Amino acid sequence: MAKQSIEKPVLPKGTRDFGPAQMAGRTFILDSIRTVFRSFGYQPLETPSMENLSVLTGKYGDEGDQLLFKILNSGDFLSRTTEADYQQGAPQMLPKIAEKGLRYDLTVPFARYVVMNQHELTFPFRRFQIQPVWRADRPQKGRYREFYQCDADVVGTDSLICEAEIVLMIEQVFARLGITDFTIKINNRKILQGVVESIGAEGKESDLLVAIDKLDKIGLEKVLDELSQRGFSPAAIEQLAPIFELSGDTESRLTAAEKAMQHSATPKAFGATGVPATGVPAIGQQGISELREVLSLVRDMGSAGEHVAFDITLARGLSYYTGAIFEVKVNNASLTSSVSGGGRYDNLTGVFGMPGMSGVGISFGVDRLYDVMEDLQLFPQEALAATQVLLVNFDKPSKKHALGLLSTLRDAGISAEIYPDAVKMKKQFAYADKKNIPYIVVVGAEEMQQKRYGLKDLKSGEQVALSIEEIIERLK
RNA sequence: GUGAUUGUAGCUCAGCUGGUUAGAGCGCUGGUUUGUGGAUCCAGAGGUCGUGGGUUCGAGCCCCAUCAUUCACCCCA
Repeated sequence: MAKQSIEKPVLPKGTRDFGPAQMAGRTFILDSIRTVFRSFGYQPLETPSMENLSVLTGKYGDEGDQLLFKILNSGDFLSRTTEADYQQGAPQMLPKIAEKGLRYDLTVPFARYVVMNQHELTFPFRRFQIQPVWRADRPQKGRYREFYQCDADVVGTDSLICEAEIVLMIEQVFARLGITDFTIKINNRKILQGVVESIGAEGKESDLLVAIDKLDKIGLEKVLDELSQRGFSPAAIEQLAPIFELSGDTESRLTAAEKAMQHSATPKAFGATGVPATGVPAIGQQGISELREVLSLVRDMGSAGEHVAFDITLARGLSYYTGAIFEVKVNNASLTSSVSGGGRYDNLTGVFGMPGMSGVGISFGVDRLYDVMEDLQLFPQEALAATQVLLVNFDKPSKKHALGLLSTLRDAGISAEIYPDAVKMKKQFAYADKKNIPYIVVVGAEEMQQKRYGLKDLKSGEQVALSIEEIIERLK
């Protein structure tokens, strides 16, 4: 027999299978998030996995465009290309051989949906969306090429109540998941804008944002180094330093930020815009009062807001944010990257020809939440058990009898299964053990006669003889 | 895209400066006499050492290539 080369199956880089064990945990997380979203009045939406590349490109910056998965056109995709196209390389070729791409996030498809359905939708429009997204990134810890996002956005209002609700939703999701030690970092792009203006660095916002975003990672000095490398003047850097060293609680940080911007206000920075040289930059002030208002609304909604922390160094990459920005980190987990993030954008639908539609949204990363939950062992036992009770049988008559009980249990809404073969008890018990099944009902000759069955709690090892009605009562 | 890291049994790994039939733990299968599992004990199955070349009398170990992995940077959920 000729030796056949059997190729062993491998998953594409950065993708995973979710077996029953993982699915149990993921379902628990997704259900928690969905429940919270629903209770805040968000309605579900799903969009296609693929979008036209024209919808996707240019929305995530150059970096983002690189990370888009493109879908090759069907058929002879090279037929419409020429030798000249090939010579000019990828940018010239790409539009001719690929028209579609996999979605990169859920926000842009949402914006597309809103624009396409603007006449049918009732605003403010709240939707949530739980679907996978794809990025051609290099995978590493907590980073995958296919992962799920759980987004909730509301568009068509600029009320700060929405921001406050986001804080509440985050708190409630985490409460359901059992995560207690987390921080909701909050900032406002307007404050950052104010900082930029106060040091007279207009036009270099993105450089500043990228650099300060690393503050907690590489430290103040290295950030300042990087800033000077990026062409910020020594004077500007000197003015920046104190802003990044704010300390104390959120309110005192806010006050300090306000003051710092005031201090550093220079005539140079404001001469052109007509803002008084000595005043706090108007935009920065606006950001600060917005943030204060959000915090006050959070309290009005009955939350102490103890997890919320103002962090002026929070920048977030996505350039479409214009107001509040959020990021959530779990403090006692080994995974330090953020598990959730979001913010307000004033003009997301503008690129699709629908300007002035303000919105705010939040996104949970299920995959990272899963990693955190597992790390902290937060999955409740009952969430992981698929079956509640296993019927153990010995022989034909007992199996036959057990089948009736099985249906009775299932009709009562209790997930139950019977070990299909009449093998040794040891094996049946081991099966229940491995499958995390919490209860066993023993159906033997004696039990059948008495109509009282042995209900065994596998965790405690206790066993009691009960009627089927009593068993149902116990397990409900 | 840049810089590293690792690739030996289903899993986690050992294998000394290259030397005869490649090891351990866990897991798995079976048994410990047939109605009670999860850390008893006994036995067993399972690997062409990522792949392809090369050096050598001899390669899991050295060299080259290649693929894959993990991690960090960039960026991000």
